[in-house]
Amino acid sequence: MTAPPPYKPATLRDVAKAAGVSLITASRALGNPGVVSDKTIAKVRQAVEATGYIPNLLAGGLKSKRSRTVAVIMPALSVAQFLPTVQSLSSALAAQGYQVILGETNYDAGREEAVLNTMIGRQPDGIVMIGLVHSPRAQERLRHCGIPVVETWDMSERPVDTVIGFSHVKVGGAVAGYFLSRGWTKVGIATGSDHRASLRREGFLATLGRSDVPTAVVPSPSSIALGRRALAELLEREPGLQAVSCSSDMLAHGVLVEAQARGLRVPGDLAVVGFGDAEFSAHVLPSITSVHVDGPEIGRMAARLIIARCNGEAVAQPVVDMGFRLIERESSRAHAP
Amino acid sequence: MTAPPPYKPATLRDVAKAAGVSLITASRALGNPGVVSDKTIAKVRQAVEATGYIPNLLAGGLKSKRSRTVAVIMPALSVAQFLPTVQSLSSALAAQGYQVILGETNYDAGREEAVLNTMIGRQPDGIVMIGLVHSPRAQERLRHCGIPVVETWDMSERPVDTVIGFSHVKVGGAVAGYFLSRGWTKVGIATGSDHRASLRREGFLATLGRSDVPTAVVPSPSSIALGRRALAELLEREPGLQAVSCSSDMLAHGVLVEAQARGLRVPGDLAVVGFGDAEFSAHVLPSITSVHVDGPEIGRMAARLIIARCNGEAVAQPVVDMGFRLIERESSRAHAP
DNA sequence: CTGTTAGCGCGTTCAT
DNA sequence: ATGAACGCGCTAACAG
Repeated sequence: MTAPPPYKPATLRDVAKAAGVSLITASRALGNPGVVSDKTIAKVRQAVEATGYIPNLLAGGLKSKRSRTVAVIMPALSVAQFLPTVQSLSSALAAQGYQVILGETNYDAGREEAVLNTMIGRQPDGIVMIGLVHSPRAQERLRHCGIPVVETWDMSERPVDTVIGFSHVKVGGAVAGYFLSRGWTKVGIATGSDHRASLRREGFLATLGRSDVPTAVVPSPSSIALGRRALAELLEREPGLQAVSCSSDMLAHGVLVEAQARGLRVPGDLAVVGFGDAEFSAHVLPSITSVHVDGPEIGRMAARLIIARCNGEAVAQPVVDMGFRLIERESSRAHAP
Repeated sequence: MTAPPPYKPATLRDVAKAAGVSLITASRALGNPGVVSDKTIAKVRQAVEATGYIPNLLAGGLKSKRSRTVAVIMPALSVAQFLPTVQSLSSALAAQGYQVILGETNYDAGREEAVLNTMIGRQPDGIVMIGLVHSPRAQERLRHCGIPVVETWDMSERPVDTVIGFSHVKVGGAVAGYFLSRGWTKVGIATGSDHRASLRREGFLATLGRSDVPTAVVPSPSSIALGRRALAELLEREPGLQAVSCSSDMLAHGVLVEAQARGLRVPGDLAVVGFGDAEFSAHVLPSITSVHVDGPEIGRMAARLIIARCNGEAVAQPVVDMGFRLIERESSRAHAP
């Protein structure tokens, strides 16, 4: 590693000097070419090349009050569940010259508040939450500071600003309805400990009309190993288990593996349903019945919304329910097609 | 969605006024409390609470030349491979008040250059590349602008600044050596199309001393579905296939699934080796032999290095070879323990 | 179309 | 220990 060279990066002033125009003309030539003559633009462009100028976006943002930056706050990068949303969001934003600043809460409300405060200090043009804002103080502060906020992957009657998601309670209800329609009664739940997973569990129990369902709770984020452990636990409590509802496809995959290790056939002996419709779910053996949510579309909508807001356009709906759909696959199909 | 309120966020000036001190005293009370009396600090703290002040990090950065921001540029968020690195990096940085700005290249050298330019404009205190910087122009520019750069997950004799990684050629060689030691001759390769995977393939072929190895190339990023397809291709070309080297565990998992679907036993009929030691690899059936790389440690080292540089400390080694190790699991073990 | 004048919010000089 | 002035690099607002 070499010591940082005493190199002074070119500023707009240098470009203007090189092009023989004033500072502001150079600024306009780059940022608002419509109001500058083509000759001037050419001169400035050339000066940019010659000087190796790279605009200081911080300085521009300070004056213009637009940082061209969007904060994305998620529980953890490792939750594959949310990656498609962040990815499509990031792509859609990058295409418009916006960058994503990442924040992780690790499922901790205290960290959430701290992260939000730092983020606000960076003057993002928008904040996208994966999940809802939990802390009331943070909600208040966000509402107060006027930054567009999009909460996602959940549903709320009273979002901080905007919410694009779906009801986890309804998801749980849908899975329970599916179980009921199949006549499975000896059922179990393998679930992560996070808030949204708990909501799905509540919905599941409510629709089932029971509260005595064996439940294996594992720490979030989930994994195959945790799924294996969860099934082991459930079988101990209910050896005659017919079906398991899992809070993620990762967990479901683990349940599948554990079932196979124990010589249980899926779906013959045990039906398994996951959540999230992971990339692998359609391709493992047996393929995993899951609840599909359009993650990329959530990201795209969030990007559109924030960019629209930055351009001063009014945006219609504060609450968008994306819905979900249960995709039946082999892991819960009594008779293969 | 409500219209943005005409709310004017509190600035340091407001805090100073509320505390009855000068602007700069307020600034020092918050950023350099050692030189301010305790009474003043208390007053200022209280004023911060009262006004709901959140420091504008953009303005601070403009003056101090430290944005407390690190750019992370990766091929794509969806490559699970790199997530542990980004996650540990992000955590280590956040603990010191730094945030990550995300950039994705989508395995495209042109995008890489564009992303780097935008990033430089945001004045990050450091740039972490997942992979090497490919474009020579970008290399030149990075060297020139004096920002600490850490390239990762690869090896280079002449890094832009610093590199923390390992040799992909050696990884390929190690896998080939393992194959040779087992006496497998009818071997195949299932590989992604990206640069690093190609390097591993080259190392594999070099050690094997052959160039006629059946290879199924699939687009990056890889997936289970692509792994299934790859095995199908390989079996068509070489029905007597004994072993497959895969460029990722995801691909290896797909190969496993396809083998199972075809009634091939692994490892009985076919040995499978992956790369990356994914979270699931130890837990699926059969567990997957893989090459382990310490991703989190790469992230931590990168964070340490950049923070040290920001504090003006000299950093010793420009090239760190983290190495790797082959972890033998069931998918390639002739006799289970 | 182009230029001049003012700051954006803060931290770094200097001074006291 | 505290304060006044200045400027970071850039752009919005007004002139010409």
